Amino acid sequence: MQRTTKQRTAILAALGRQEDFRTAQQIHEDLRAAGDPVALATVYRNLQALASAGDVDVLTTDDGEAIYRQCEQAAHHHHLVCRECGRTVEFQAPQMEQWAEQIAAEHGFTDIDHTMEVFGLCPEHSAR
Amino acid sequence: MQRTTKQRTAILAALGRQEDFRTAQQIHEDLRAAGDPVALATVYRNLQALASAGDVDVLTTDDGEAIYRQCEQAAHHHHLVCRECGRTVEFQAPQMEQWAEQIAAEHGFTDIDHTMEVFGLCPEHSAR
DNA sequence: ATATGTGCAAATGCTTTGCAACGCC
DNA sequence: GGCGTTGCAAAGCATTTGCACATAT
Repeated sequence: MQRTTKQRTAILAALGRQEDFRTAQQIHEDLRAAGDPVALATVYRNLQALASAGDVDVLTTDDGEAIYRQCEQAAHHHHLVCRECGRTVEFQAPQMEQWAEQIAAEHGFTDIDHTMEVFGLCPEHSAR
Repeated sequence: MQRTTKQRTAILAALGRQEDFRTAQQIHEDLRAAGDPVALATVYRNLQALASAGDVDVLTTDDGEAIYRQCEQAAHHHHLVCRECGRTVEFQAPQMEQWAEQIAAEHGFTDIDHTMEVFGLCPEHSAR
């Protein structure tokens, strides 16, 4: 029950040729530029589906915008994102996971989940 | 140039009598309930001011809503939030900060900033 | 055939802004 | 009195939804 439509294919292709995190609207624009226009609503619907299927990573920027990117790693991981160009490096942080777990336990919290993202300026966009 | 108006005072009072993170709209509602109605726009404007002055913490939920809370600690810190009732514990993670810094440096990123929040169920809302 | 997916436009929901009235300093 | 502040209503934006039409299986 997940059909292979040309729009879905186009969206996956667009994600594939992009290394960085992009907003739904940017992806919509990318598609238009690539000559495969897809309705914005469709982009949103598919991105949502892909995200809940775990096929793409979703992050929420500080101003509440969702940004999407094709996963590189299947395992749980974090991101180091350039706040200027969106360039991204994925990394893992086993020690940290463990540590979060511990702090939570200390306070009697269970069923833990956490987020950790690092934003900065990549070499090419470093100030001065 | 930051005047002491009754609305600003009321907002601070509302924040003071709340332990958990609240959305701007909830705060607006709290004020109305407390008999000190303040225009929603004013709530937003003040919350913004307080946040950039570092007097309140702002978090962005996954669905892109901003939630506010009076700071307990002046220093940089993180939150352990109950996803059921909003109950919050603040904690620091010096080792982690340091570690994030290091990872960023390894990839040539500068001007680092990071987010880390832990969500879970507090003792009172632990499943079964 | 038929359940799904798509496009379009209207509807949401949070947040921001323009502007005239208002009230600290 | 002057300038930051407020209220209100309108504007903005990203995202969602209703619905008729198209389409993969």
